[in-house]
Amino acid sequence: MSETAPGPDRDAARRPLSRDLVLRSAVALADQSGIDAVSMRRLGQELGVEAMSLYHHVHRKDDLLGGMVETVVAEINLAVGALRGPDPAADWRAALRARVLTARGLMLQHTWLPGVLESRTTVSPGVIRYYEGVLATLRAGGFSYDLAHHALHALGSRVLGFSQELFDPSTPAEDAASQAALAELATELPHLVEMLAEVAHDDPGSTLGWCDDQTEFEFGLDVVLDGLERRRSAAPA
Amino acid sequence: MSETAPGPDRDAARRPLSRDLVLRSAVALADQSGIDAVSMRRLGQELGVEAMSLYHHVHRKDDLLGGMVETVVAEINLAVGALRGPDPAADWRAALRARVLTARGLMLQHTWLPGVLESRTTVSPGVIRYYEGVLATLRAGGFSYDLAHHALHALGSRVLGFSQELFDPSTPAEDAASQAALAELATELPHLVEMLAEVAHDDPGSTLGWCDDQTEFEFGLDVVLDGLERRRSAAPA
DNA sequence: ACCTGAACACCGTTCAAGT
DNA sequence: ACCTGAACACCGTTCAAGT
Repeated sequence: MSETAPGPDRDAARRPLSRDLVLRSAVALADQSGIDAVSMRRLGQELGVEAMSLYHHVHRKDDLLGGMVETVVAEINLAVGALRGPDPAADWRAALRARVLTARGLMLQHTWLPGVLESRTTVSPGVIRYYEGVLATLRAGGFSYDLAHHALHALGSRVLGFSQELFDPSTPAEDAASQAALAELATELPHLVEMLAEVAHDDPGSTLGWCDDQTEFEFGLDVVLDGLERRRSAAPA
Repeated sequence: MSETAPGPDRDAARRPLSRDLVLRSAVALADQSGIDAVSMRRLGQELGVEAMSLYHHVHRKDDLLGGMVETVVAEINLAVGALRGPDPAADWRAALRARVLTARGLMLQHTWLPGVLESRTTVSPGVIRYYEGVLATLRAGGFSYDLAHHALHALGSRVLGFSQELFDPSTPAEDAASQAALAELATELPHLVEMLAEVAHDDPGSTLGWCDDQTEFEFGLDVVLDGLERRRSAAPA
């Protein structure tokens, strides 16, 4: 293959920098080492370039984060667009469920995304496009715009496939510390202790820290979808 | 009043540092200037002390953030504990609703809390205590431990009074930028455009950026509570 | 025991300079 | 046009020194 770069071959592996390459590298770095590892200097290093060179392809760090979001959300929109699922006019819940679980599948591969998405203060065009598809599904399912609007708020981040849990130790050490903290409070927490004992009995190995996220996500999603269906059928468009 | 500090009065206003004073100052600083303003150096400055002095009262920054959470959640637990609301045995939904909305009232005064709470990886004793109260309410309302466990997951952060919105420009400039981004995509977004037109008609002045958060929060909460009640009554404890 | 100041290893970003 | 390196104003945290 022809290398466009002239001169000695000391940097053969380095492709010319582009916004797309910068964003993809940033996503890969975040996937591998967490979002905190994504600094301009570290990302430059990863690309074999000075940190300052990145500024030719990205306005500032905030723009980098926004671009990372767009990169992944574009993937999600592609997957959701390719979906040949249930007809929303026949079963809007099944149709929306398929969209959400498809999005979730991709979300789970980029665990930094929820945090970044929530911390953004400018709107993401990709997320807007995603919502357009959700809204079309709800409309086809017989929702008025007013109820669909409420529905989007009620679903919140769940529509994109994630829900933040208030307990989620991310390392074994933190999990152990959390267990210890809980044990220390045990006498104050009779209901919690009994619940955990029972849940652990039904599902050995589960703890407060690692309940089955997928099951719980789907349970919560279905609770919301059911509640919305009741309201829809009570007040059709 | 007697000042315990001897010596010249050049620092009369400075109370002796304590963990409690450090935490309260940090909360006040975050309330006023946002969580990004809470750096060790800046907080020290606020207290008239070198940044390094804070380390005598706080293990590290992470401990400071954890302490800030505890400070506010203790407030919430106090308010929720003082509640003389509906009897959960008679109406668990009303009882839980009262707890959640009380928590939300205090949450709204510390807008940095949701973000910090979600980014923590060690469990908060205060939040655990809060959950104990919620669980007691659910049990009194006739939930099995198994269903109550699912319910806690389904409620997620909503149980503490907040739900993250994927659209929330925090400044007028960001709001304007978001509106512009949306306008540019308008032809691709027929449903979204029509929905916004209708919602704006019903509720003039509302935009994607600032729907009535309280109304939407309560709508979403009730959707979940209704869905849970259906499951509870279908499979009593 | 409590507080200090210098130092270390990092940040994001600006700017003038190189090719 | 694209990339560089020094510099600026910040971070959290360690350490040896002060009282």
